[in-house]
Amino acid sequence: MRYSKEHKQETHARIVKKASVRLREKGAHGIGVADLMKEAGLTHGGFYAHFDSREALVIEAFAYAMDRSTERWRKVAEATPPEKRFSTIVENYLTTVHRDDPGHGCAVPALGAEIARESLKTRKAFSVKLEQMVDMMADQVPDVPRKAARKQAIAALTTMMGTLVLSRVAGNGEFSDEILASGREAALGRAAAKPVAKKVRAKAN
Amino acid sequence: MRYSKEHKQETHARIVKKASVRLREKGAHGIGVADLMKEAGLTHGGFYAHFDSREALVIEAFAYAMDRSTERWRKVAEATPPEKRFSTIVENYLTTVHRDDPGHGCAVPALGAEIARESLKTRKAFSVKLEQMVDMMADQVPDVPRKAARKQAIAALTTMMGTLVLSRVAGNGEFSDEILASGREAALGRAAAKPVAKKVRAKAN
DNA sequence: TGTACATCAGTGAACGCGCGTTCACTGATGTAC
DNA sequence: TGTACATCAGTGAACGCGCGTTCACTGATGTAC
Repeated sequence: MRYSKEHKQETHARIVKKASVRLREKGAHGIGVADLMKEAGLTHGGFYAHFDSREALVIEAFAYAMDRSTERWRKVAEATPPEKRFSTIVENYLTTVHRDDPGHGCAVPALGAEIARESLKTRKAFSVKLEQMVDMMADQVPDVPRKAARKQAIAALTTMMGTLVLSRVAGNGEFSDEILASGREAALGRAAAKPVAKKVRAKAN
Repeated sequence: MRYSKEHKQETHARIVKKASVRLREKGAHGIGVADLMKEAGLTHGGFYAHFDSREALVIEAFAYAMDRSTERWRKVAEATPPEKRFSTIVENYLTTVHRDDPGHGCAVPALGAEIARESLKTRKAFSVKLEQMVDMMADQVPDVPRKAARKQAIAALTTMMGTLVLSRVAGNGEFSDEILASGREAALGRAAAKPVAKKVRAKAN
């Protein structure tokens, strides 16, 4: 072989990583194979030594982004007292920094709507990663049956991603900030919408 | 002139109307000029007699879809007792019918994320229509200062559109239904998250 | 009222371009002897 | 240990295709006389 044993895997991983940033920035169809390879310091011809098709890269890049997000938030949660975990994630998610940097942010608001129109295979892959993210969020809802925790996790995620989408559309002016603030309040309030949670909600405000 | 005075406007309106359906179904870049013209029973060559560019049609088609949605919900609200208006809209929005027919549904979940990546001109046009929709929703929140009503309207819209996006990604199985139910509950609960609203919430459940 | 002309919405061929994908080739390195 | 060969990640030209846009033309109708 031309390179050491691990070389190909490393290159493959680098392509996926760089692509995951650019695809979140530009959309699932917003950047071509040639440019994605250039991001990784390669030429387009080598692409098919790593991926069966462009779609295969989109799936891998999306999964990579989702894994990183889920993992990162799980770590944030671990470093936070249990009753504050949910709200800490929400507050970290709904920031102007996240709004203004889709490339390094959550893949759901960036790519979700487009993925909904892709092949069953792509949607299935998205669905699996989305469910893992829901599970991770549900783990941060304390003292509630699993089913109710999942409901809260899903509700928060829909509000969080929807808020990011709308605030991005609105740019970065007053309306955009109003959206961000409204979404934050709603997602935090929801975390408190259970019997014992009056205290949590008070803290969040 | 070849045709009666109104003929061109009628054709123009027909192109916009048909395009608004197909663009919501296929995405802002998911269908070409030729196919969009074919939808209206025309050939692609005539396109530039009606629009400066493809982007101009996307803007018009999007605005049309938003106007129709906002108008429709305003009518639904008018036909409903004041305290039930907000929840009625939410319940009409978060249905499997809406999830499974993006072409005739709300343009925000269908096109929002893509629009966020378009030119300033396109985003501005979206932003104006989005704000009109927020205003219409805020009008359905009774007995609350305007600013708070807007917050509730925005929060509900982010949850509603986010829920639709995620449920569409998840297909139409169990997970998708769970998302729909969770989002509905959250958006309805939020309408009740004000001093007097315990009764409304109880009705919603 | 009838005829010649002007208008312009719509047609269809053509354009330049960028895309995803293919393929013959390269050349640095691991392996066999 | 040194040499000949095989491997295969990566290169860059080329492909077929569909796209947005342009343009010369058509022909039904309104208008001028």
